[in-house]
Amino acid sequence: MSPKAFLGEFEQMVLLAILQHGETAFALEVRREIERSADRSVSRGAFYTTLDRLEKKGLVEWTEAEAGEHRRAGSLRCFSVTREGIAALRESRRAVETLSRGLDDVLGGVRG
Amino acid sequence: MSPKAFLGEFEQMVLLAILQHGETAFALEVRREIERSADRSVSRGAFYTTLDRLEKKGLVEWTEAEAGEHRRAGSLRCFSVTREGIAALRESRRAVETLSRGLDDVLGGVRG
DNA sequence: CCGTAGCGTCTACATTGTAGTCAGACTAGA
DNA sequence: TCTAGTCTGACTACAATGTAGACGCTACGG
Repeated sequence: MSPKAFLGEFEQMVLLAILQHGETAFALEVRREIERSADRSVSRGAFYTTLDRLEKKGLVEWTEAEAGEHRRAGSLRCFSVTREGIAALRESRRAVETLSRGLDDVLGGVRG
Repeated sequence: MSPKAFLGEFEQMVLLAILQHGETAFALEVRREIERSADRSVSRGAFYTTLDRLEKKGLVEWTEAEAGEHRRAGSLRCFSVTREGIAALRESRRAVETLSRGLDDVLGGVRG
């Protein structure tokens, strides 16, 4: 699938955050992961809207958590990134990485 | 100044492309750099609009190339990224990198 | 001079990002 | 049980970013 459309910055972070939690992740865990890593607050609106769009594009999918798995009855969504989601993520990152090549000096060693 | 607003994907690429060309870069060189690296076409409209917004935010600045420097009279713009531009770039990248940590396996790295 | 080509500007519109508000479900206290 | 409080998820509206195309100007060739 040609992800002709690039992922937005935030979409990328959401995808990444879900992956951080392994196979699947509960919405709020994902939100917290982003807030922690990006060091900024994420409103519910921004978050769910993005998740919704990502699902519409087939990059993520979700199932409802069973009643027993959690304290909630049937309202928790368990997300996972699809193959296409991972592909899109890689595609987006590749472009940025290519352009960043050789700029570690300027960018001040963001990582080690 | 806290760049509380994230850089868009494309804005980030533009900034990176300018840096790739050293101190300054001509608009079209930048555009070509992006097309080459991201492997997609960039319309003039998308490009200049982004450059304009970046300038309005103080992340890039430019001067006109002197008549003698190039074959054009006074129409070539020479861009450079400001300190704030670099800071914004680092800030944006940091969040994504933090979220990407440990996912090289899944993302398959930049497999050559 | 006219036609062509390259560079930069402008306007309009699609997509993505953000905030705020509303509703349903569980918990606690009386 | 009823009422209040909190948490999760959905919806709506709006701002910011991404994209395309048209337009005008300057240089070049006929």
